[in-house]
Amino acid sequence: MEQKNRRMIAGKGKEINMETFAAMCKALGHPARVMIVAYLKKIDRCICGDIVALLPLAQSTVSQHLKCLKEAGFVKGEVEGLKTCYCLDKAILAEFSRMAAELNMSLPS
Amino acid sequence: MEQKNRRMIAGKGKEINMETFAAMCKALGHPARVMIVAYLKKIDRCICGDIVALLPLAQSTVSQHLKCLKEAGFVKGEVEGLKTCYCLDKAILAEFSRMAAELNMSLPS
DNA sequence: ATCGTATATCGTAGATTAACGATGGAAGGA
DNA sequence: TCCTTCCATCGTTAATCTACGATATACGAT
Repeated sequence: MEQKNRRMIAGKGKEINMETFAAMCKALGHPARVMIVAYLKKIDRCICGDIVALLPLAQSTVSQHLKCLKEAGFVKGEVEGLKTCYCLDKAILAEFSRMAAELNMSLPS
Repeated sequence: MEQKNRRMIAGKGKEINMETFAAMCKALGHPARVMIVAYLKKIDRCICGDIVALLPLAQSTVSQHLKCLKEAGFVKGEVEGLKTCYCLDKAILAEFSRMAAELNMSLPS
């Protein structure tokens, strides 16, 4: 995957960068991370401890998953004193959704 | 991730099973596999060798990626004599797109 | 029957991921 | 100041992934 992955898929509107899309997919490629995104979608924002309580995983593991989602751009975390408040980056999630739709669109018949 | 990952995200229409969605994302979580799906989208169907020619990867590696996509349901391969003809499963791709949209939808303001 | 072609599968090495407990730092409260 | 709490990070282990070459299988052609 050297040069070729720079390519785009021609689509109706914008195009999708496959590297970027694959990286986003990879970030969502674990049930715990999908759960976190879905949870944040539902409650808008929460502290890390809430997610630790939600999932049957150790705090350090949850923190690791959050880092992964942060690196992919899906979530943002801001420190508020002792706690860290997480929320979704709606633009990135929308972009992901758009890319997924793009990949699906205009399939022959 | 024992019991809790059975949960669904309530949405407008259907719901999304997080395990399933995560598995689909995982399958698309590599640039080569996104390339394969995009390529199949464009040309509808092709033999394995075409994909090997497309990507800078060994034939065995490509075969492995195809297997991964097959297991996730994205592609179907049917043996035609000596060659194997691959095509997308449009229903699965549509389902993936729908789930991605679901995850994005109804975010508070 | 033998040969060549197209794929799949095996075996393997190295990289990455997922999980945990332990540790550390920063903030808040006593 | 000294705890305590919240979270990130470190170190580690086991598992999974990615890539390859080698091999196996299956078919078509000669």
